[in-house]
Amino acid sequence: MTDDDIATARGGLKPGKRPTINDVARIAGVSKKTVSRVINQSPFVREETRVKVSAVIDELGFTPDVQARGLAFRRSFLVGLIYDNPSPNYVVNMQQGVLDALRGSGLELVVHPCDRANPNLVAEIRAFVERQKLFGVILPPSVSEDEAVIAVLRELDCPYVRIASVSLDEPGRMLVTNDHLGAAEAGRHLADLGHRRIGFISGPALFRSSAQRGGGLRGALAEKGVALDERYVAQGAYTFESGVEAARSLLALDPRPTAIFTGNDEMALGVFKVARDMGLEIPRDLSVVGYDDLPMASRVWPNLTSVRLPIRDMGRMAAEKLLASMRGLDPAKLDQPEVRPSLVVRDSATALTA
Amino acid sequence: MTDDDIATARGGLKPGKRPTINDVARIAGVSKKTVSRVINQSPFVREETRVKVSAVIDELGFTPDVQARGLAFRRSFLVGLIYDNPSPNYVVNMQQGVLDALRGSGLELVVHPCDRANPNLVAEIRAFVERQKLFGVILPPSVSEDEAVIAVLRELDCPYVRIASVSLDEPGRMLVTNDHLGAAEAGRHLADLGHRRIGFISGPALFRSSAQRGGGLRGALAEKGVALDERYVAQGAYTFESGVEAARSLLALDPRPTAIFTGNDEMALGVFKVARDMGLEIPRDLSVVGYDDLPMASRVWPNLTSVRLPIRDMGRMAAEKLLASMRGLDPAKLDQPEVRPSLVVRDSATALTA
DNA sequence: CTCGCCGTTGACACCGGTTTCCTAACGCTT
DNA sequence: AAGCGTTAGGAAACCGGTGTCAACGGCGAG
Repeated sequence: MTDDDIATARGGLKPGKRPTINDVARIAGVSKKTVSRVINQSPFVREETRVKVSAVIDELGFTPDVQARGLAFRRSFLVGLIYDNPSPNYVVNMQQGVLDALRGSGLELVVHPCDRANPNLVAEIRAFVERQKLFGVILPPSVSEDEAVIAVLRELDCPYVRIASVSLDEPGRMLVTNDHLGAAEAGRHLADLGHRRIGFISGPALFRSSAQRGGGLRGALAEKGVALDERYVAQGAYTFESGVEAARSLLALDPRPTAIFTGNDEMALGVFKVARDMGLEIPRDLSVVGYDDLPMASRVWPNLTSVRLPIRDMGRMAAEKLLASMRGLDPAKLDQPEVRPSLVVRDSATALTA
Repeated sequence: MTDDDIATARGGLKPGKRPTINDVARIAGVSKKTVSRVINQSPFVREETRVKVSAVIDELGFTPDVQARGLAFRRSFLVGLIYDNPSPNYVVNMQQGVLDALRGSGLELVVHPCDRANPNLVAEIRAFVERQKLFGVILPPSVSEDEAVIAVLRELDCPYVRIASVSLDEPGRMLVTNDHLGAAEAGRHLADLGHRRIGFISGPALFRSSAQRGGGLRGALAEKGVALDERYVAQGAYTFESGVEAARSLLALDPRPTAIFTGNDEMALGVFKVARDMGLEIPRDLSVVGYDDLPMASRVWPNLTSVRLPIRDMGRMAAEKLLASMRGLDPAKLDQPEVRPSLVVRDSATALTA
């Protein structure tokens, strides 16, 4: 193969068109199947042939057509992020992490919000995954906890990684966050600060994390000899507005709680708002601890004490797991890293002043 | 066509497999081309035939394979959102809007962050668009202002909609936000409140919106007979951290500004932080006006006075424009809606106390 | 009655890859 | 030197759709 051959060959290509595998085959003087073998790194190609074909590929700037490849493979090169999390901040952080891991892999990310209250949820997700023949799917809570959705993914033979606060699947398909632990740390912190009337605004019942975080809090308080009064427990929906509403009801109680632990940061901001409206100063009159430690936790005033969940890292790890299963690793044999949250102490919770 | 025929035909399908156009054709007793015509709503199909084929499609639950269709059409059914905006909140809002418009259209959204400082930006975007044969692309600022990127999209014949603060293209390909207007409103507001030493933290130079917002502010102040002292102008990068840095330098001046207008909300929060650190109370000691009016603007304390930009709506409108160009409408003939920002007065800016 | 047109439809090639199956060539053994 | 297994590589079918173009039947016109 001389430069001349290539120049000649090049001249034979239509100008405005991308080179195809046929062009590569013709110019390299091999069959398209051999080119295909080179692309897919088949071991049944002589080194000499491989080099020759690779040179032509580089020279032509050939990249295989994803649609054609997908058609033959019966699989696309798209990763889906299917989420129902109501906190935009949570979603965007996770998405960034997934994109971090996907960069350079040749895979692209398709985002797909959904609603678990929708009776057609399963059908909708089936249509999405089946139509796009997704390479894989990443599921953050709470859609990660929907077994009907998982059943469809298994049926469609679509690899997935679930992110949840309890282990629900094979290690290779799970990313577990020990929410029990994180909430316990928050509970101990508040108890150690002297708080006895502690309020809790939980997430929606549909999220396992709600129960986990509630359980962690309760357990830690019990250890410290503090009982969580159920009147001080309100249910939110992981949104700012729901936090506002729950805080209103809790702070209307007499005596009102001296501290409130919220299921996520978004709701903690709701508590901030209500406290201000009522003329309560945080942390002097009310301590607040959030969960997630979103970037905004350290931007509001007072800086929010929160349980740090490395959401972006979690997105990255989940995507990496997916890539690992692409490389033929058995999901059952992969390890299941547990994400351990940790309390970040800032200014919104302080010792109870007698 | 009787139910029996269908039952028989059904039995002939492999159980685990999706029906293909061939199955539909065989069962309906027509050629696959005719089925294709029905799918694509070709007018050259007799009503009777159309009904018959449609019935079989419904019965079988047939949906065309996007990859095969894409291969033949030389176009996928994916819309790309290519962004370089450093504010996650901005991005997530816009993304939601785009998804609002795409819902039900059969199109999916592929998100693709990028970096304009990357020397390979153009090549990277070309590879992304060309490989995925994107149906269309939505470009928020500042990547929307990169003519080299646009040139590639034109060359690849990929429809796009640009979102920017100045008109740079045909009406059908632009969504313009009149940032000049919004900033002018903010400027008038501050001047009317009696402020004379007004600071401005601009966005990065790469964003046209930075100059637009700066110009709007300057113009409005001039009208009111107030000059914008250039020593009170600092450049930020639309990030919280850059806002902190710029605020530090501005508030270190003597005399310090009595009000600061920031190019976006994210940086306004940076000003909040520095003010607190310096013991300045907003709005008593310092008025602050932001831009974008992100949801968080009304969640922080004090509530941030900000120029409202309906980012989510803009995402939706941009996507709708893209869909319109799909329906064969000529981009040059479409109207070019101008998004008019408006000031939302809250608590962070107040009258100057003598 | 025949021609030509129009609205419909189908046969066949094609999009750009992969998979299946087969052959030729090579190196080794006996 | 013949026999045989192994390996590199090719021809053709296939993945599931769309484009091209010719053919078909029914109609009014000549």
